[in-house]
Amino acid sequence: MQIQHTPITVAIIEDDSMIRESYSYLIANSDGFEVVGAYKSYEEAAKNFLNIRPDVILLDVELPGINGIEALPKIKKLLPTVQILILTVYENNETVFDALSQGASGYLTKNTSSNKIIEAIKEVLEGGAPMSAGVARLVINSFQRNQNSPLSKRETEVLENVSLGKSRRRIADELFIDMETVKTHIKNIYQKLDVHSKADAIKTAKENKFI
Amino acid sequence: MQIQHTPITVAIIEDDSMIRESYSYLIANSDGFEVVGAYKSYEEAAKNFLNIRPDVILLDVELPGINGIEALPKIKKLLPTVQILILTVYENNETVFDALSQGASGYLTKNTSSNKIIEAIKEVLEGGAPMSAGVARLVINSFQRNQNSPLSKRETEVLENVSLGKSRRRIADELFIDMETVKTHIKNIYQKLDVHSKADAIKTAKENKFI
DNA sequence: TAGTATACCGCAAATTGATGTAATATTGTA
DNA sequence: TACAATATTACATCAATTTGCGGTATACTA
Repeated sequence: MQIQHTPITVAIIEDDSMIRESYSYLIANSDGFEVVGAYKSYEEAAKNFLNIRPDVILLDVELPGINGIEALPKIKKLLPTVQILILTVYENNETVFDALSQGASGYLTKNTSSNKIIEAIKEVLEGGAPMSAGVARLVINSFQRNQNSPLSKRETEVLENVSLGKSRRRIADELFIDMETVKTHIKNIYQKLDVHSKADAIKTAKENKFI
Repeated sequence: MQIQHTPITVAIIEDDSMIRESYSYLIANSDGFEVVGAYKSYEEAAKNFLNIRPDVILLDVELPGINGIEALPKIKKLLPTVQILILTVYENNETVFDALSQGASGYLTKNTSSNKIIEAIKEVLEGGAPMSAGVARLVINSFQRNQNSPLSKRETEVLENVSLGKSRRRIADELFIDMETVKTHIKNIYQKLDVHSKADAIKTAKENKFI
């Protein structure tokens, strides 16, 4: 790490004035940090972003006007290199994954302690991805496979290829087996999952994390 | 949080004796922790697991015999409730995602400081998912969508449905549009991505994180 | 011995990909 | 605010391919 010559500049978008001011105070009084803007909506922030160019933005999800998730891509377009940390009470699957897919680099819940917020800002600038414990678990769970899949290894492999849109002929070629064998595998997969089409097989398998 | 009446039991699987003993020492000397086993391979550990039943296992990836990733599902089968933390030098995409999909609850790199390891063990038992900064960024990056997709919102939606194996008719029904419109969207998607089949469209779109 | 992986046959129905045209809606920018 | 570029919607035709269902059967493996 190099010594920080210029302060880390932070902007805050949060509609609750109490919370907004409390974050401002916290960050402004931390060594090496500077608050360059605190806004109660995206619309208000957007007017000033191009002048202030913060390093990091703390972004709430619930906002008047367009919400934090929808604001994410717009902010990224204005300031492509800015690191955005979501700071919210929402900890449900959908909000978390929407935020991450729209370009958030971290996700903290509002019970996060002051010093952890400061740590998170540093971490995100060092290439990390700070997350609250519950969010991290959500994210990791999304990768976990069901260990009790009824599908055999080969069947799983075939179904994964089906879910990539490949035809039976193509799957056969890529796995170096006969197309008839692929047909048999698919037949058996359908039976095991109790479905009668590609789409339903993929749906069931994804819902149960078989693929 | 409740007061911890019984110590947290930890097992270690790590082939390097220096590292293994250093972790043992660290954990054994932390308040509220007990090391109930330290092994240099999965095979050795498996013989004792059913007797010792640890709460948490620290697992290395590079091991003699079967490696840590392959050991994961076997451990989970023996001890379904154990929390497994990967502790390794590997920080590449494949190893991380394999570990997570096979059931690891956390992933730390070996430069993790002593007190962070202790923190991580506590965190994983509280339902968190401790990750090193670089790993967290890898994981989060895997969710990020490309903000410069050539596909329109509707086209993206259609292609996502195609990648779920749905037929054009079904997509049309679910999006409340005519099947002919779906055909047009697909035609335009193929043109934009310069492909000529479902499979190639999905491949290109996934590689570029358009879907 | 049950399950897995492989392969073959036949058939009707459905899907796909290519190539056109074109009206209306929305959006970004000048 | 008006204009141009996209986006979204819809229709028509066609041959080739794919899909799902019904069987059967052999060799390997845990």
